[in-house]
Amino acid sequence: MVDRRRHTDQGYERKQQLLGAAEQLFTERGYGATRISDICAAAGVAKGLFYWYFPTKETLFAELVRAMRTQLRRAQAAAMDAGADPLTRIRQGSEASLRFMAEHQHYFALLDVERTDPALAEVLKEGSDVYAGDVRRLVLEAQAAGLIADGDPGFYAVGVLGAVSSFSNAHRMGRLDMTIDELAHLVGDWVT
Amino acid sequence: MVDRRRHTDQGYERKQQLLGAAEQLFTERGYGATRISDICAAAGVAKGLFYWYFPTKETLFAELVRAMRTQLRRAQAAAMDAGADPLTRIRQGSEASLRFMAEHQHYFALLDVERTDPALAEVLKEGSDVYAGDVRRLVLEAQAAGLIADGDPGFYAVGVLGAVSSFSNAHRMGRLDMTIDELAHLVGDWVT
DNA sequence: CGCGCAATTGACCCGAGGGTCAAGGTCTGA
DNA sequence: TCAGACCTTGACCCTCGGGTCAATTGCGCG
Repeated sequence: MVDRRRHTDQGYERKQQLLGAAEQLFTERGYGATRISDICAAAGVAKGLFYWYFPTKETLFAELVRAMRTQLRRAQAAAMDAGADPLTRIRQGSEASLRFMAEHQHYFALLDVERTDPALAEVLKEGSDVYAGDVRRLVLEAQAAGLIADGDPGFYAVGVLGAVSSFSNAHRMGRLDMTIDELAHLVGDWVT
Repeated sequence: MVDRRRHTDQGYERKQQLLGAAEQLFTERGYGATRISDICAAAGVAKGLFYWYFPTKETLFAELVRAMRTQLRRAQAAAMDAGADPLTRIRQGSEASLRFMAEHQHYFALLDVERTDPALAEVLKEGSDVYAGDVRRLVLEAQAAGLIADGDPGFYAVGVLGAVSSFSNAHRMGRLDMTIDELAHLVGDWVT
């Protein structure tokens, strides 16, 4: 059992290696079909070492998800300019999300498949809650500024996120015949 | 181990019960997460009985898939009028498929999720091969009648099937804001 | 050098769950 | 009624794979 362990630089490297191998295998075989021993073999280490870095397989998955989430939020934050009004920022964030999801197709396809796994549902839900909170705050701000009609801000948030994710999904499936730039702009319009 | 067993009416009933319970559980939890003991519990029988009717869990799944396939093909056949030209029949078949898939949303959502499971890939592939063969034959006929330009009929077939399945998918996900009838007609146009 | 901690190994443990089996019950037809 | 096939049970088996652990090796530093 781990429980807050300190790692040297070498240890940090190793951990990244394992995360990388896992991400690769997860995206090409799915979570359930990927064995911990496979991950270790791919990283060229013994199975026992896995548990030096991660308490369980689920934890590794959660860490993968959270890392990705942080990246996405960073990308969103970078895309929103602080001076703009909330509605504009929503648009900018949505466009950035779209682009990010397009760049990490394989990963998001994985999430799409594993959504139904009860063991993973919680981390995944936790994720959408985070985004919903972000958007909710912006909606609230926009309502205060009179840019959006009153009404449950959580509801608006769900609407925006739903639109973004389903557009991204459609694009990933090759169902939408346009570039990400065109799509991003279109989605920007749609949500505002 | 089974191996061609004869069933009485009662036995046939039991088998249907198991198939029904399995379909239900598969669609709500996924294939991997459904235990054979769950299926038996849902059908109210002992676990051992499962193996009187099915040699393996995979076999049950395959049987479910094949049964559904038969139904779909029946629906297609019923929709195509024998006298019409091949192009019309392709359209009629496509429309019927769309409707059928809409009626069995849960089931097709399941297939969508389990597509990646290596153990199930074969049955699923076998399925698409069957449909591809059907369409291919019609394309060939249409080419003979000069209704479609020359070119690999297999290629056309894949195109038609891809369109049908992706439209169905989009509809299932609530991504398309129209009734099945409108959609069916539209898809009919699209493929012809 | 040698202490101490991070890193690493591979053998081992153990529960879950797919699959087996011997035994017994029930129905049908000769 | 008896044979034989069908049906049903629950205890059992065995593999797979997640997770543990004692032992060993490297490494940085006083």
